[in-house]
Amino acid sequence: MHLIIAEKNIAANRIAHILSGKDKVSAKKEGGVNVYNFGDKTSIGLRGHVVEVDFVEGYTNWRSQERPPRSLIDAGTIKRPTEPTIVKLIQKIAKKANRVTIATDFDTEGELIGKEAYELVRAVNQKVPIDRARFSAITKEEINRAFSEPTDIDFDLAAAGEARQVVDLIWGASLTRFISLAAKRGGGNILSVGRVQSPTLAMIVDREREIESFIPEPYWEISLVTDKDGQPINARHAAGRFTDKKEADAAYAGTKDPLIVTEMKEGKRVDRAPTPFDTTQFIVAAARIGYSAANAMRVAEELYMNGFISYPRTDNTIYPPSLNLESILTTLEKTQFAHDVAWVRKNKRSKPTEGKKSSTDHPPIHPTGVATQEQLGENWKLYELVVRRFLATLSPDAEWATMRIGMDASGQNYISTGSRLTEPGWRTVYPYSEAKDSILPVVKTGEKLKIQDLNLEEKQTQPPPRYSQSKLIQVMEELGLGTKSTRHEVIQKLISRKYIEGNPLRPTLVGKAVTDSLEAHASTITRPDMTQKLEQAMEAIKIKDKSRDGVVDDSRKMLHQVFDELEPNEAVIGQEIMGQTDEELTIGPCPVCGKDLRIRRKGGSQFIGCNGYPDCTCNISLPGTMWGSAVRTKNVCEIHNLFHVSLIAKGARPWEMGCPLCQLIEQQKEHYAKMPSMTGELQQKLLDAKIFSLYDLSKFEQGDLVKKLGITKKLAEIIIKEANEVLDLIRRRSECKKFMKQFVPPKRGRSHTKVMNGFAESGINCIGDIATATLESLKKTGLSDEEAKTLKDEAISLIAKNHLREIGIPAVSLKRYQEAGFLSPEEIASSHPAFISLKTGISIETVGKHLSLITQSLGKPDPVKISKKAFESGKAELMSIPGVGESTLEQLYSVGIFDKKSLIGADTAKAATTSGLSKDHLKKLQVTARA
DNA sequence: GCAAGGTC
Repeated sequence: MHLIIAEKNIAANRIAHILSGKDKVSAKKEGGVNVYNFGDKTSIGLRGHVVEVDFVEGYTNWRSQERPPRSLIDAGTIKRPTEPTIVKLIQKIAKKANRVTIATDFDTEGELIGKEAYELVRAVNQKVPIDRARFSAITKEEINRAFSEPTDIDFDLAAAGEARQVVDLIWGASLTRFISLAAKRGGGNILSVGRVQSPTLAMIVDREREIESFIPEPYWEISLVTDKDGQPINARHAAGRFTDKKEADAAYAGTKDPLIVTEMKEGKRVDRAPTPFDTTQFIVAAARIGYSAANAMRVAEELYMNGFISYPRTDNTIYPPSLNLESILTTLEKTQFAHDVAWVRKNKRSKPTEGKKSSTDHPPIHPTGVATQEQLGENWKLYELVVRRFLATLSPDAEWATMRIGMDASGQNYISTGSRLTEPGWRTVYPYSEAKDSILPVVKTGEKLKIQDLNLEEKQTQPPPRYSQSKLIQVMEELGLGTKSTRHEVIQKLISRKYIEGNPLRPTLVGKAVTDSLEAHASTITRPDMTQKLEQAMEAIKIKDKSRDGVVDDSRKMLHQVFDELEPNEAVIGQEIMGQTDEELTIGPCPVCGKDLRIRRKGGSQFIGCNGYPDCTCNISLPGTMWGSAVRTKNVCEIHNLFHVSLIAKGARPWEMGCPLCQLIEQQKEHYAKMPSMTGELQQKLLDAKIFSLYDLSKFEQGDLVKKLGITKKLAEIIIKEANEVLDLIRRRSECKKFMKQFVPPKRGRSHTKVMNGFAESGINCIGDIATATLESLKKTGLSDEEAKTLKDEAISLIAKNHLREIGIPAVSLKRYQEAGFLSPEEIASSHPAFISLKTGISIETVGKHLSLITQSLGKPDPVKISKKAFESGKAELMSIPGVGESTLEQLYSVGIFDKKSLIGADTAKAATTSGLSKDHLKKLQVTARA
């Protein structure tokens, strides 16, 4: 059997169909992985890297004394499967193979992925020959050629990739840990550092610094308007920008009629047709029609997976000769672009346009399948973009007729330029940029015109613009940062780390602080040249000029030097970062004492507290961090002069909360409404006195409140009492909701909050209320019969348990009672101590103690007391009766028969009804006992 | 809990 291993499932599938020719391909799924069989061949796809480089065991604790961040530099590394199902399946099939062909992508990373597969195969099959197929596109020609002339894996090429993996891991992990620990950041708030992300962040920070330090300078521009037979001509002064006001004024004053035409030049300008799409140019074009980089790539992936466009991750801007452009046109004839295709066929340029980069892995992005607008929905826009771009690359250049008029106004020179599209060319099929004509009338040299209007405008120089996502991706590509597949992900990562935000992108305080610290103490990692040097080293490995281990060792030495600088400065770095980022958590002046309010986090909870604590207890609660971590936004509340707050969670849109104090006040209104004595006037008085919450109010002493609000003693007393009652109600409801959540799963239209509100309407406010509520009232809120019953039963059991605990039954015993089925105090009190002791395994004396506690609390008569001695001897007596074993003993205990005497005295008729023993059986036992 | 690189 011949095993073919491709980089991804979709490639394995297409390769199988091409190689099978007329044979049928049978597709099977094994553990969720597709396997394609045809003839004696099996084709299977990886999922990119199926193993990952990581440190050997023992380095997981970031705070380990023996293994500080620096120790990662020399830590051993291993390859660990990240896709165990695929790994196992490949190995299972490889055992039976008599030939293996690695058919991963034709680039460095593809070679490494291929080598990983090679190692997986070798681990289970030492003999099977393994070869390598190299192809630049999955087309019939390319695949057949690649498989008819197989080569070997290029281990040097793969080694270059491995060097990159290890270097990235040790630099990234050690520096990430060091900086995070220095700034005391943990959990979801770590400060990451990496060869690609850190220089990218630094670019954004540098740009921001340029903008911050930019000093605008004034300049002046002069323009005039004239006309020829009513057709306007707009002209500007030939000197362009005047930086000197006096010169500008003089030129303005000197501009006088007559205006004489000194030059009239007509020309032609070629407007080149665009080049084929690589990933970057695709993202740029998608950004123009409103897509973020990540969104554009997500849609492209979807279009690719469904066969509408070719592989979207490519650096290639030159169509390879093996790509049949003619047949793509034929395909597109079946779409609504038939008209455009016909135009292209008629006007086709001799050779398609070419960009500067060609690569071996994939062709430029082009359409591969027929789609309709209805079929694709929103995604249609990007499919259309790819189709139109493809058509444009086969279309002729556009042409413009240009015109330039030079004029003289008493010694001042003016210029007017115009243009007109004469040959629309590619613009016919690619209408994404506007082609605007500015048409000038025809004039002759020496002709005299009249100045209609003259303007002197003062302007200011502008700072450089912030980066848009697509601009940043272009610059990253120029600097060699990241790859076609990862650039947009790097930007997303910087956003999710809260290093950058907004559109266009700007750094946060954290982003700036981390960049500053790294630039000061570990500048290597913030510079794009680290990537360039690494790439040079990789090139050397590819041609055997250097070894993989040599390159990694050199890199280790450099990283040690970086730590020599970092470690002595750890405290300073921590201070710098924490000091700068403090500001980000500061919300504004405390309305009570005027000191700063800050967002504070503790475990899973967060709140806004006052820097004046404990003197000032002003405090605003926030939703838990599971809803997102709280950060301040740019907006400021006009009433309270506080920054707005928003909650940021992974993979969700930020939750804008607005001004936290406004929120708090709004919330309290709802609570105040539950207080019978609360009035609007009183609420205003509370606000004026800076008492913002029910909680604050409840904590007041009566006398203090009288002074603060200027109300009567009586009223103060009443509202403090009411505040406490409402608080208590809120507490009970929250406890009740928490309880209900355990047993009632949320459903569409039945959130826990909604159920709880429904309960409140029926007067169910605590767990005890659930225990006594009717099933009907529970079901009113959308609970099923079963859910209502479970909830009620659980509530009853919990109440009983709490009751027992209050009575004084220790937790250990309580558990035993519950396990034995004694759920409530009543159930225990109504059972015989011998029976309880037997069922629970609690000693008879302890049961006696518990029973007296219970009966006392229930106001029942004291229970029967049995000493340990009496219990033991009674048991011996009963067990000596022939036919009495453990189970009969239990039945006897259940009706209070625990020794010979109580057996003989028992009322057999009564005992038979509850013990499960027959009257005859009991009578027989009595007879034996008497004897 | 960390990187960057594949792919989903």
